[in-house]
Amino acid sequence: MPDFEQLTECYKALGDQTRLQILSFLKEGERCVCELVQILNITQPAVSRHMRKLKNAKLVKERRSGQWVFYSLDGSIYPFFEKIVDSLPDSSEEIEKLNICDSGISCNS
Amino acid sequence: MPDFEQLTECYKALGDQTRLQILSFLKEGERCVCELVQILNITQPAVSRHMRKLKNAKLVKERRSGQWVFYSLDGSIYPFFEKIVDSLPDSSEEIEKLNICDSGISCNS
DNA sequence: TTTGTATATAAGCATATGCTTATATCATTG
DNA sequence: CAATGATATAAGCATATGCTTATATACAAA
Repeated sequence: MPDFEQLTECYKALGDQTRLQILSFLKEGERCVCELVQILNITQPAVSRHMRKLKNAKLVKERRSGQWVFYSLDGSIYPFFEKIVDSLPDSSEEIEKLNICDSGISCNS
Repeated sequence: MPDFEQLTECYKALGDQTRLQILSFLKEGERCVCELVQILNITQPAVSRHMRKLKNAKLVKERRSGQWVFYSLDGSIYPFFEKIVDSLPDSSEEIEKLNICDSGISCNS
């Protein structure tokens, strides 16, 4: 079981609306940084920092493929992770928008 | 179900080691501020601010009795609350210490 | 190897957070 | 009502956080 320090890091990572949005997006499957930039309306470095924080908290894992980095949910060290993910509001609307006007996206590996 | 904003407030409240300690203490039952001050080794205003944050996030509720305010766990609006509380490390040691040398405590209502 | 694209890091700034001391509020008691 | 004790709020400060722009790194393709 995670100790107080690990739990604090986890909840700090969760305590940001943008990061909760990101986790909600990842419920539907892995995403690369450039997709998240499109959906979230913040700059690429900002997304990058968010992903780093989520990764350090062991809430997501990354898969590198070519020049892309794909992030996906992974909170296996937390017994409450599934409940937390389930309780996140859906973001299917924003994701559909992405699918419709995905003109500039090339990382469909 | 809580929305993104409510969830963010919840996790921000959880993202602090002192507050996780407090919630862990409250697993054993309600506590007044002066008891928490003793256990936590921080000043009374600091505890008061922590409790306010936990209360605003709807993670604890308060009961006023005379000049004391007793706080207890209450995360009923969060479907994951029980899991989160269960995953908190125990703090029975610190609480026992409190019971042994509780010379100055008078709020045993 | 040069160019372009994806991601990460650094620097700089504004805001949020947490602590302490000092003070205010509120209830109890004499 | 005055005094005491428990709790809350205010002020001031140090540190953390999150954003942007600028720059660096990594991979791909020509």
